[in-house]
Amino acid sequence: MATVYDVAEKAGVSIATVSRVFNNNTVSQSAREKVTAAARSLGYTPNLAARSLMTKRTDTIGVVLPDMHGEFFSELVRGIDAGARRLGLHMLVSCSHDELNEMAAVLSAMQGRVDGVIILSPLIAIDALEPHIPPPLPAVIVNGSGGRGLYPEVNLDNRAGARQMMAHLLAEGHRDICIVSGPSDNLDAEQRQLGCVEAADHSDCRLRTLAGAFTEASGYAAGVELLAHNALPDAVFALNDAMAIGCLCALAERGIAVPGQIALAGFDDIPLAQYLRPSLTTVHVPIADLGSRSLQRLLAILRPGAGAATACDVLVPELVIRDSSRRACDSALR
Amino acid sequence: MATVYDVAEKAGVSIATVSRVFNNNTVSQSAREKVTAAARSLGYTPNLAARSLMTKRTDTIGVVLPDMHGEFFSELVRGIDAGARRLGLHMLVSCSHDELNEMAAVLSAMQGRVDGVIILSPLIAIDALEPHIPPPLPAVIVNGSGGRGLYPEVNLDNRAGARQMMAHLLAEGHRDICIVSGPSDNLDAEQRQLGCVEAADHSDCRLRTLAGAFTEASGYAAGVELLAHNALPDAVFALNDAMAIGCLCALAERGIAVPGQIALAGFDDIPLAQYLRPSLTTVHVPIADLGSRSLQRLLAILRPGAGAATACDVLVPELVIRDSSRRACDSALR
DNA sequence: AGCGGCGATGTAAGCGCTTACAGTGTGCTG
DNA sequence: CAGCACACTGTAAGCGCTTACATCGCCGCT
Repeated sequence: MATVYDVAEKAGVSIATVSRVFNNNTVSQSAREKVTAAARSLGYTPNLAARSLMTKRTDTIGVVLPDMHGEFFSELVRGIDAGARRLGLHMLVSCSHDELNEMAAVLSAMQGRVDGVIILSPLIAIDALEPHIPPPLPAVIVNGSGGRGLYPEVNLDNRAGARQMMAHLLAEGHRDICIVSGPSDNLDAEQRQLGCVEAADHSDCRLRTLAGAFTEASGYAAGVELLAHNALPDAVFALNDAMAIGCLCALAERGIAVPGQIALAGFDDIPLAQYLRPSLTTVHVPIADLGSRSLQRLLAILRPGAGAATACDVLVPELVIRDSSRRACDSALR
Repeated sequence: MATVYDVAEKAGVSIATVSRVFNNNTVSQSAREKVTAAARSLGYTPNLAARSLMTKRTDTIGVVLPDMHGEFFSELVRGIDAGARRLGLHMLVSCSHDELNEMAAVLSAMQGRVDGVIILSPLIAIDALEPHIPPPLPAVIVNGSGGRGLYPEVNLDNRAGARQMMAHLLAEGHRDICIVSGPSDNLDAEQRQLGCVEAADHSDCRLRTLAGAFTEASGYAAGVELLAHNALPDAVFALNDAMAIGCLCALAERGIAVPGQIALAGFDDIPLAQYLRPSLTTVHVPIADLGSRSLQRLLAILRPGAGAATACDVLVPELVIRDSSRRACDSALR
């Protein structure tokens, strides 16, 4: 590989001038041309390790995910990548860390490779994670409210979303509602459930809960269990779309009409929610926004003053009413 | 940040010894203990830029994707990440490059940041991309057969998969089959379509084609168009699952029974294919395997002799027959 | 006792780059 | 015409690390 020395020699200038050309510093037009020509002909690319060594920057941000299953994470990564590339930043991704120790190991391995990290933790134990973030590493936590406030957070108001959905189901006249919960150690799941309970407490509605794990399979299992009892609820609110799909499958297999006999709702609004039959009523989570917003927050730390930090970093999800929750008479009209 | 000098001083040894401790070289037990103790108390972490500068390695591999939509890409990334972490490698991801120039820019920016790249190109013009890969950068191309053989490839036998599906549909007695194609510049789509045509040519079946774009929306549109004509085909083979889902949605809306009146099949076997009603007959693509296999190939270049290079790098997909393609009488039994 | 061999350690030379600082030449001003 | 500001360029000092090479005991051998 060619170095600054090779380019300098070929261009008949000093290495400092070569460096300045590649860092947009003050260089005469003629020198700039000579250098760029020499660089091109030698196929020169600055060595980034050497540059990092001097500048203490890597122009790379880390993204630590608990998992990569489903559309949620890829959408988030997409949101971050889009913003990062616009800013000339690279993205170091690591996924599949359901365990605290693994996450800590990844974070420490990222130290020195990235200028900062975006951590998506679905763990309730976010305050247990914070001490494992290497202190010099700027970090933003996504969806981890409940931390000790050591790091900026970008959160989704899961509770509000769940309350909205409950309000909708109640407005449709449902009084016996069954929710399919998420994994017990998942913060999103906990908040969503909390929202449901709050909404139910303010009404005359009966609320049951079936255990789920945010997977299609667990939703299916919940659907099967539901049918094992003789009294069907009026509505099922699965706390994510994947489970709603699994549940819908179980109901359809047994010939239960949705929304005719039972209403169904999900949470997340994954892209294909609208392509299910019946189309799925759900809560829209602006996932890519979550990603780009967290990038903004991180940048506010990395380049202070570069851009105004966003004032608000709680995103409120939005109810999306589709067919799966419409009252029987409504859907009969279609 | 603490450096080798700080640690060396605190431990009462030379910097070489400190370095050796962190590189598992021959060091006496006592020195090792002193160094690790000093390092811990100073919170020392080796500076990776400096290390890279010496070793010429980054222990990072690049992953260049054309997009990040849907479950396909995330699954691929998952496969790569799992393997990479086991090997102590990091993963630099870049996505959303539908354009050749953008892809070239990303590749050149990755030079020096990664030891090698895995490129997923759905572009037919893979041979146009090859010249844009910086020569010193080891690369493996996934799903890009048709290159000039400059780089190792890991491919999926899309044609064989499509032929299998066609054989299945023909065996079910369908003689009027409509395929929903993929984007015109997509290699997977082209190969799948080719497989269909081949299979049709060897039979007495009539093959029609509707244009699609690998999205749910385009599948929906194709379904609508299908219904606009008065003669429905016996079966619809959407060249990916997303379109099959969109199509199923359109058919269900118009009250067309699947598989009663029309059989439906997809391609990819995305996780929720089995949770649709009716469950979707499709072609299983071992996506994560595609990822881990390509990582193996890349490693065979990076660490020659470390592991036997895989002999075969064409993965053959597998037919998965579910309800959406069963003959009416079969499905009535369920 | 003397010596080769060996394992552990230290010394020092860079890896390729950025940048402080000094130097050079130009065009002005007084 | 001296002097000074200014724009540009070169010199050289590191950034923090790895590693070739030299060094130094120490063991067991003749």
